[in-house]
Amino acid sequence: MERLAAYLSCLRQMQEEGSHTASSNEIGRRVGSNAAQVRKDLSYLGQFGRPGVGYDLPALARRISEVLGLSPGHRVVVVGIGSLGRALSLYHGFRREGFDICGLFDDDPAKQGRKLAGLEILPVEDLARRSAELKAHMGIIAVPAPAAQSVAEALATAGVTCILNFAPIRLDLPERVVVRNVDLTQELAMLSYYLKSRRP
Amino acid sequence: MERLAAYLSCLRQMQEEGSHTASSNEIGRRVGSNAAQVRKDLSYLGQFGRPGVGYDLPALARRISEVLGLSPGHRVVVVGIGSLGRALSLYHGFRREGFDICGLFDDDPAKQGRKLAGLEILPVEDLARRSAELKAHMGIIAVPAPAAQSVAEALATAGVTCILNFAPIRLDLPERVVVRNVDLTQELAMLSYYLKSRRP
DNA sequence: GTATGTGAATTTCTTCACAGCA
DNA sequence: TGCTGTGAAGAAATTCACATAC
Repeated sequence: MERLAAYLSCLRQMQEEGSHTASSNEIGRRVGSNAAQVRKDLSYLGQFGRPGVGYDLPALARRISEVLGLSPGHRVVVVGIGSLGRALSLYHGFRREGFDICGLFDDDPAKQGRKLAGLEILPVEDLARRSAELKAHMGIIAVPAPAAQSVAEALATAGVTCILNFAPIRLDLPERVVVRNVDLTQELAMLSYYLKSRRP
Repeated sequence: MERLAAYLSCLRQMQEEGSHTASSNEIGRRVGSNAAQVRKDLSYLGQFGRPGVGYDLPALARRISEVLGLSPGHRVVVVGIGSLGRALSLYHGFRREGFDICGLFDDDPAKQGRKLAGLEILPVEDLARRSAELKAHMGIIAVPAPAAQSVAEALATAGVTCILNFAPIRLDLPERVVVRNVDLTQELAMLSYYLKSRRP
């Protein structure tokens, strides 16, 4: 499942390069996997490949988007407009995939009322109420670790069911809320493991 | 292996809360895993637990840091000082884990020469030369997708062996270079999958 | 009683290898 | 010939269950 998103961006790339079709071999090479893996993965989505030809890029991309639920209109709020929150709010990739960033929140009165990416920054005290009003389904947490849990709870209260959490802390939430953690320090830590193993 | 970094930040958190010891059960609960998994993982690192008592937090944390190669002094350059690169350069978590951000690069002449986090932003044309001079081992790529491959190659030339790549594109590099991709759109895409499966 | 460390059992994931189609 | 789709084989990861230690 983790690989589907990778396939999708790979297919998009190939389409931009002008291809209409791709073999499992080619896709595997590009995403750093192998042909058998790709075929097995894609076979679960239905039959999009033609023997001797390959996979139909547009059809397959559509199908993966569908499986991932990437229809436009997912409403997302961003909490914590520090430098990371700011970067995320301005990030174009989100909009391109149909994510609609519809609310920004921060606890700093100096930021509240200011505009970013066409949206006014709202006080975090109003998070639960306002994000419910905004009908947000997803939330991005970019606040410091100590504030993250209470922000997450406010989001959950507001009916947000998916959270992308950049705070390096585990959120404790009701089961119906799905959380994905992106811990940048952990990413570097894992790289440093490879660094070590490469210099014996 | 992916989980070691998670254990580490969990252990740190517990230490800050004043504990000196933790059971596999407690750790598992906190990182969203189970006790057997934790014990199995930790058993590979040596024997840090005492039956009836639990694991010794400081000793175990030290051991995981060691295994991950988290000694202070990893020299990191950041390429692309857009809003994301800026956020990464300012991020304190990196320094706290001993990563030393020692060089910033951008292709925008308006940014070059300006200072950020105490460092002057250097022209990306000088990337290969300057990061070799800086003895950087790691690089963070936060440039737009079309520029990422050439930046990666310059880094590889300069002797960088680990790259954290935020550009939504697969980098094609010699095998000796390890790349970790962080694709924010993919993260949201996977959340959207759960969003879909939660609303049947 | 509580909790680790670990072989064995189980489950999950990946790769192989080949029939069948273009 | 080139390529997919897939059952079977193989590898890897996870969980169980229990002997052992505090």
